[in-house]
Formats: sequence, structure tokens, C-alpha cells
Amino acid sequence: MKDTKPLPRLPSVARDSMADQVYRHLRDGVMAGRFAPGQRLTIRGLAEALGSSPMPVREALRRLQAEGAFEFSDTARLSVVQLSGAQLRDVRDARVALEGLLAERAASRMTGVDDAEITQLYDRLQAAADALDVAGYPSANFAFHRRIYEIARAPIILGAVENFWVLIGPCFVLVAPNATHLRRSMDAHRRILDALMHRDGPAARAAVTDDIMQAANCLSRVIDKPEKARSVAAPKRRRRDVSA
Amino acid sequence: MKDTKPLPRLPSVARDSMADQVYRHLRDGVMAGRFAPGQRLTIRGLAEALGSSPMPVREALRRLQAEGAFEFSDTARLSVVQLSGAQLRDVRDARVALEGLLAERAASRMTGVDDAEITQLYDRLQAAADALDVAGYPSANFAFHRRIYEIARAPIILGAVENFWVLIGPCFVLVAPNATHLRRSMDAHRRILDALMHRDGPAARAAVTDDIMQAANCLSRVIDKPEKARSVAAPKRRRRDVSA
DNA sequence: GGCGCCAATTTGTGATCACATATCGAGAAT
DNA sequence: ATTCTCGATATGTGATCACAAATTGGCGCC
Repeated sequence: MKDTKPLPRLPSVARDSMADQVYRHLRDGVMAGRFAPGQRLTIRGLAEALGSSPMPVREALRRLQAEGAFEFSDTARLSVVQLSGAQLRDVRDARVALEGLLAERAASRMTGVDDAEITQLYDRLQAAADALDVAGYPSANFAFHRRIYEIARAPIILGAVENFWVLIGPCFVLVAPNATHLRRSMDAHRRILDALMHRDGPAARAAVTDDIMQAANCLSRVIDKPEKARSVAAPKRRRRDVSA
Repeated sequence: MKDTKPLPRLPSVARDSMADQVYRHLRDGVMAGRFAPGQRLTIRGLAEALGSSPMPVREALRRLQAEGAFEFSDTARLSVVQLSGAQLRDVRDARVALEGLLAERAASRMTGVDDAEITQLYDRLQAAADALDVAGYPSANFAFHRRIYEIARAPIILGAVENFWVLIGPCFVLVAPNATHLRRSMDAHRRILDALMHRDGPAARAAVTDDIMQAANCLSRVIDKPEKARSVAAPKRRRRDVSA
């Protein structure tokens, strides 16, 4: 009879273990700035908040530890990594090197289809900026950059770049809704868009560089001011360490 | 009596869990080329080989998965990542960007003490090249480069660079003891050393770039030749997957 | 009132178990 | 001889438990 269902598994569900889901949730949360630098967490607390057992959280945290998002202190206590000003500058320089490379390559591989998608993401970013949506801006910003870099077809380099994004994610909770910064940022984004539309690699690289430098300058004004942001990581009341 | 031992913990033993040890062992093994691209492994097998239970191995593998050294197939089978030719070129380009940055910065921060250490590592590398020690060459090569980049004082960027090294590590099992490649490689290393001694940043960057490009060319001659290296990953006899 | 010490709790780590699924090998049908 | 099928084994994943170390909170002492 041969009823072997010729090609039944088209969705090909793409294996997604619980540890993978937890990993993605935490990673997105970090990049979106939902964790404060230096914030203390617990495996059991995260597991409870995410509705899973500690085991998948443990494995997800190991991956994120490898990416530098979280760290275990010398006494094995879990916390969100807090970058120093010098480290932040290192991230900035590395981003300029790598994202400049990707932007330049993307400009030479753009197609009309890409134009539409990039423009759409740009509009969404502009909307977040207009609404002074500080919470949603980082996510929209990363989505815009990611889509551009995907066009460069260098997933390994993009992975390294995203690792850097994970590192600076927590810093976003420290920046206030700064209209000046948003304006300068959107100016750079506009130039990125124009350069890509004109398939101008060097211009795209220059615009991305300006964007990164501008963001780094904005953050450096907040980092390494020893006081002021110290109590952010202290929920004061014990237990209940994270919501989502 | 107050016998609180004023400052007893100078060694500060630096927490080293079993999972950390396993992680370091595996990572060093990958970078040194002791794993073949595409090689199949098992958690239990690695645990037995390393003399530990599966649990620390699981956590170590999660970190290495995050770094791209290992991967879990769609059926959750563990294997060493096998880079394609295109991915290898991506790694090459990213290395040029990042390691060039570190080399240039290192040149401007070198001191006399560094001179001695770098020279020593260079001599060791030269010795490995003279002896055609293909097994020991990658390790000596990475140690030489790492020591240089450490001088740049950018640990985050160095971490990203080492991640790329982990990716190309397995490729080394594919290259035969090629005298021509070793000679060209040592020529580039000689130029790196000279540039650093003269505190010439641009020259250091150029020499590092040549070194990376040369190594990539060497590897690209072996990769993407579909046949020939296919049986390397097949121990044929089941069980017993890795020695160390 | 401030400071140091001690017990109770918290927390990361490692081990073991259970389970679903994949993989492998032998045997049978063609 | 080849291919298909089916059962035994292998393997990653998740859950739970035990334990050591550390953190916390409170009590007593100076």
C-alpha cells in the first residue's frame, strides 16, 4: 500500500528544546534592555518566572555566559554583566570594524526586495523615535541593523556582532529618553538608508560608523559615573528577581 | 584573640568548577585541532573520557555551542562544526578587521617587558616550524598572537577573536605538513615581530593581515573539496568517540 | 547604639533517573 | 544480493535530589 505519507513533515518544526526557548527569551530580554547592569539573578527565580524547571535555565545561562551577557562571581553568584567605560569603548571599536564590514558588503548585495524591507524597518524605527518610545527603540534599532547585515550573507560575522549587542543591551536602562540623542541617531540611520539605496558601500560604512560612535558617546556620558545608578540593581525586597 | 589571618587568601583560588575545567579542556582541544570537522560526539562519551559525569559536560558544551564550536543537529545529535568555504572567508575577513585593530593598538602599548615575552613566543613558534611539528604549531601560533593582543588591553575584543580561532581550529586536522605554508607563515610572523619592536602600528596591522590571508588561502585549498576528507570523521567502530 | 557572631535559608553544582526519539543491526521478503 | 522492517540500543533532554558554600537576618555583647 505504501501509505508512508510522502512528505508529511513539511513544517519541519525546527527542533526547539526548552533550553533553546529560555535562551532566546533571556537573550532578547538582555538586548532589549530589560536587565540592569550588575543585576543579581537566581536560576530558580528565572525558572519560576519563565515557567520551567531550573535545568533548561542552567543550560541557557551557560550559553549567555559564553557570550558575556551574564557572569558567575567568584562565589558562583549570578549577575548581569556590567561593562566599564573602557570595555564599552572596546565594544564600540569592534562594532565599527565588524558592522562597517557588513554594511559595506550589504550595500553591494542589496536587491529591490531588500529595499522595501529595510525601508519598512526604518519607518518603524522612526515611529519609535517620534513617540519617544525608549523601551521599544533598542529593539527596533537592532532589527533595522540586523536586517541590513543579513543581506551581507555572513552569518558568522553577524553572530559576533549580535554578541556585542548583547553586551551593551543592559546599558540602555541607564539612558533617559534623550531627544537630542534620538535625533542624531535617526540622522545617522537616514544616511545609512540613503547609502544602501544608492548601493554606496563606503558611504554605508561611514554612516554605520557614525551611528555606533554616536551611541557610544551617549552611553559614555552615563557609564563610569560611579554613583547615581548604583541602586538600580537593588530590588531591596528579597526574592522575586525578574518578571520576564 | 583576633586570629582572623589578616589576608590569608592571596591566591584567591579563582573559582574553578568542574564545568569550567571541562570547558577549558574542550576549548583548548578544539583550537589545537584535536577534533575533526563534522566529528560526531556524545555527552556520555566525553564525560567518560574526561573522567566526569555528564552534567558538567552538558554545561560546557552549551558554552561551546554558543561560541560555534559544536552544534546540535535537528535531531539533537552532537557534532563538531564544519565550516564551509564561504564561512571560512567570513571568519578570515572578521579576523582581519579585529586582529588588525588589536595588533595596531598593541604596537602603541608595547613595553620592553613585552618585547622579551613576544620574542620568546616567536622563538618557540619558529622551533615548531623548523621541526615541522604540525600538531604543536597551531597552539604555538595562537599563543604568539594571543600574547600580542593581550597587550592591546581589550579583553572583550580578544574574546571575540578567540571565538573565531575556535571555529577554524578543527580545520587544522585537514592540512598536511606543508613546508611552503610554514615558511610563508613564519615570514609574516617575522614581519609582525619587527613591526611591534619598532612600535609601528600600521605595519603590524599589515603583517597580521597578511598572516591571516595566507592561512586562509592555505585552508581554502583543502575545504570545499567535497571528497577526500569525508571519512576522517568516521571512526567506523561504534562507541569510544574521543580520547582527550 | 553599633558591631560581631551564629543559625536558618538561599543558591549554584553535580549526580542520578525517567523518557521520548533517533540510530543501528539483524532478519525476512523480494 | 538488496532493500525493507522491526526490535534493541544509544542519546539528548528535563526533573529531582543531595550537598557545600555563601548570604542573610537576628541575637547578644561591648
